[in-house]
Amino acid sequence: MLASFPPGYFQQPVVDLARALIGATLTLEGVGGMIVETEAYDRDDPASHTFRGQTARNAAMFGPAGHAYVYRIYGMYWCLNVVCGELGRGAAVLIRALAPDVGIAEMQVRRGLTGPKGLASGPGRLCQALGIAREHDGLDLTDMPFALHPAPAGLPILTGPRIGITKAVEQPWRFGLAGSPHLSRRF
DNA sequence: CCAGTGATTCTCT
DNA sequence: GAGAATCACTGGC
Repeated sequence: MLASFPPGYFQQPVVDLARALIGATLTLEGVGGMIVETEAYDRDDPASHTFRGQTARNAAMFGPAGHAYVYRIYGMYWCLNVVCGELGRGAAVLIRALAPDVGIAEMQVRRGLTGPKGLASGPGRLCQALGIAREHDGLDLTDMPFALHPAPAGLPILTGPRIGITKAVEQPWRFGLAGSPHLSRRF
């Protein structure tokens, strides 16, 4: 039996959770791998979708911690977040990349690739590889069809500024697994 | 580097 | 409500 998160684990500060999720294992219907890159988005954070309050799109970010916030971006891609903090906080961790482990063949089909590279190295790619879309918005990531298990202790973690944002660009709220070949970009 | 892509949100009437 | 701006990205030059 794999280890599980203790009760209330996801109700910690979002930057702490973003760091802690590096090395955690995420799967959807048995397809996935180890998370190697995350970013934190908090309520009082100009780069966060929740900065201007609750809307139809970001409602899941105000829901229970440990659940998914899935949104569409640029009209073509989905991005996955882990909701964090006490109920109504409006904070979440963007899952930016994972190291493909189980269901690699399935990921290759979904991504239209034949090689092992770039399968889930980026938030849009990751969702395409795992088959994550709108119907997963708000679902509990620690329960079927998802599974999420804690990282081993002592992993080397990289820290840096977040990617692709135009506000609060200086905040070092991006985290990565040092040495991983599956990061979306170098730190 | 830069265009594609369309939902969501903003900013006025 | 309507029109405009924005956008937590990706793939191809």
